[in-house]
Amino acid sequence: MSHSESPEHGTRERLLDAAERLFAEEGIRSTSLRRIIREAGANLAAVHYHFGSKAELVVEVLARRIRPMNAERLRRLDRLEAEAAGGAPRLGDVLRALLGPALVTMRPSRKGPSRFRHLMVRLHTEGGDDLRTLVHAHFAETLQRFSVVVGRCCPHLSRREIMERMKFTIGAMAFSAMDHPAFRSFGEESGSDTEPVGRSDELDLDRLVAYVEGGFRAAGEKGEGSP
Amino acid sequence: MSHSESPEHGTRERLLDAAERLFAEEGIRSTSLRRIIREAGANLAAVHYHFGSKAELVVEVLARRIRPMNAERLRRLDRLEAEAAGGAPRLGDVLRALLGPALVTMRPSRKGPSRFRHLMVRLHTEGGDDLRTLVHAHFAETLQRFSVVVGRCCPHLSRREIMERMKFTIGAMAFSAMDHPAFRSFGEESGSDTEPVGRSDELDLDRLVAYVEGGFRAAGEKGEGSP
DNA sequence: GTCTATATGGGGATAGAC
DNA sequence: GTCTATCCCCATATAGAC
Repeated sequence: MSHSESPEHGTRERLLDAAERLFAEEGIRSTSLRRIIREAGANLAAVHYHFGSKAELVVEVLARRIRPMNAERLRRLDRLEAEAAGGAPRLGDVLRALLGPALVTMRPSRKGPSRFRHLMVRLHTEGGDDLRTLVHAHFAETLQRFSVVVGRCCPHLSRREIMERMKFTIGAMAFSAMDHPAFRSFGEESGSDTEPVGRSDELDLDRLVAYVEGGFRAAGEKGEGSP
Repeated sequence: MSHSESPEHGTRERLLDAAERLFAEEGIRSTSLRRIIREAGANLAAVHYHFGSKAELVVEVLARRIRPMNAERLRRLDRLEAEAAGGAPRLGDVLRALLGPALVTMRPSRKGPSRFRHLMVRLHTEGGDDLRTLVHAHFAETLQRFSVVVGRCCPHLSRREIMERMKFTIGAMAFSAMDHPAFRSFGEESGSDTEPVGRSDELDLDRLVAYVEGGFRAAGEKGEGSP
């Protein structure tokens, strides 16, 4: 094992890595190509050689993470539906299939601190029009397929309510990946609560799923809630 | 009544209005002062005369909305605590006090389409360092006071879990204000579901509170959930 | 208070050598 | 595939007239 897993990235890969990090930290439109190439140790012309323009670089940065993430989500959903054999899978399992791959994708890498987390949140806000439609194209199929299955798990909710609570759920997920200072300031203060700081992804996912599953189980507009 | 309620804003007000709209639509760092003054019908030098710099303009744009919003939140929380007289208020009421003023603040204005909605989401992501601390300063007190009361409503959750679910809740709230195309695409398709499109804020709030209350009531790490 | 004019620097993109 | 050099536009900020 002389090289761990392609330790010497090509210029193209280094550009994508640097762009991803800077887009997340500084915002997409605010990050200049010059800053990216400086970080990647590359030349300005290399960006246009490899990607054609800044806009296409953005598209590649996003697709590189989102494509495998959504593929994994749908793969897990397929498996759940196959196991349920006609019936409805368990709501918690469906939500884990939706949220698990996202948390893994947004997880800080082993060496660098974080990478894709803030960018996920930006995706839903930044970008005047073009980027919004790009994101839409990436997520529409996944979202609709999950909505159908979640709807079968939640017969107490109308289709409109399902879609709305899916939106709430994505919001909770997106913010779960953030470490906003306001949420840390007094949560962990003295040394009284000695919890292991580096908790595993599975536990993070468990707590997020518990919350959003509670949200879906709550009563809808018509009548009763948790079965 | 020759003038309805200051129909002819001063330059300062027009600059704030234009900046707020453009910051929300295009992002803060991506919006140039030139774009703002063009929208406001003002001059470039006017920005520096009234605010000193772009950074201070940003601060004013945010404070103008956030200050009264958080004041209203705390006023309602005070009232709930006074009515509870020592005991814990009802969880749903506390959450309505937290989320109601935010939905009202983010509501589209009567003439313009939307205004402050996307900006609220951006607040939690955009801004390298300085803006984050500014936002922290605005929200820290409100968040901590609500966390304490919510904690009394949810004895089944640890302080850490309360803070984490507050974060989920803010995320759900932030995304509730967004109309991401992916979430509309098939929710309202044909003319079958004839719901009144312009639903009132109270109903929006009801549905959001139902979801997040369900999230808080779900079981925590130790044991039981909904009482 | 509001304007014009300008100083100074950074932005994306491209041509063309190697 | 990667570099240097360059075109042209836009950014914030300020000076100083009115």
